[in-house]
Amino acid sequence: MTGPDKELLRGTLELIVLSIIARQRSYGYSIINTIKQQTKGGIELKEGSLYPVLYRLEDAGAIESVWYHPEGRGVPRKYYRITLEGKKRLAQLRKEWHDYVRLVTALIEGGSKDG
Amino acid sequence: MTGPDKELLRGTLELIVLSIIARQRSYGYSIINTIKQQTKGGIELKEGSLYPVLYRLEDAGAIESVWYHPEGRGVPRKYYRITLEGKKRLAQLRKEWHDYVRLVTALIEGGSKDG
DNA sequence: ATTATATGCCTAGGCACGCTAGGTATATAA
DNA sequence: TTATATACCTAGCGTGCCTAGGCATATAAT
Repeated sequence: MTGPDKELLRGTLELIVLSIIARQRSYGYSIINTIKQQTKGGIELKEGSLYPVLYRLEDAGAIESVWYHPEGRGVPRKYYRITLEGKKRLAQLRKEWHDYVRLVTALIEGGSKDG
Repeated sequence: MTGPDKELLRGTLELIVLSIIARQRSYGYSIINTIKQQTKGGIELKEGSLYPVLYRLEDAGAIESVWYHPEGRGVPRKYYRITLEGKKRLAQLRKEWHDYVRLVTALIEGGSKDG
């Protein structure tokens, strides 16, 4: 991705992807573009980052996939949708994210007493 | 650390440590306890995580160290203080953090359209 | 015809960084 | 002399995002 420190993405990518799929079932290529558009280019996810995340989420039972073969001709897409288990996981990840943001934001505030 | 997903700490640890030192010059063992206390146990940083961060920050010129040898007897401490360069870096990291929080928080909001 | 670009999925290997699990040394309390 | 607290250091591990490719289909440009 571009923009913020690459390390920041760690630990939040699963949350982001699960959120996108929770809103509407989608497929890899589209998820990347959705994230890019909704962050106005702030997060440009790479395929090499996304697909492993999708496989981890599917292995964990958080999402399910179905192949879509367009009528006549076209490139097949692998659609993912969130499961009940995934919704629980999403709620948990959202909570962890908000808790962590609160912790860090509080920690890094405050003026210097000396240099 | 304990509490949130370990991966969340990545990319924020440098920011956290620099913030602590910016408020008041400090040393490794104390920084760990400060973070633990100020987050009420939410973040329990390990020595194996902190010391490499301190060396990276010092190599980058963001902090400076001086050994403190207590009078008579006692365990010597290595005190760190932030440099001018470090203050600039801290401002930049704070901005990146707030920007990223805004991006992610906006991305993960919104109800589901389907399952 | 051939090249380029967009769509769409997949994967091996690299690298960064927090953690594990040790080590050393001083000081105090049991 | 054993345990705990203080205080610093480090080799190696695991994880996960990225690099840099590969494959295939479809359309537009040269």
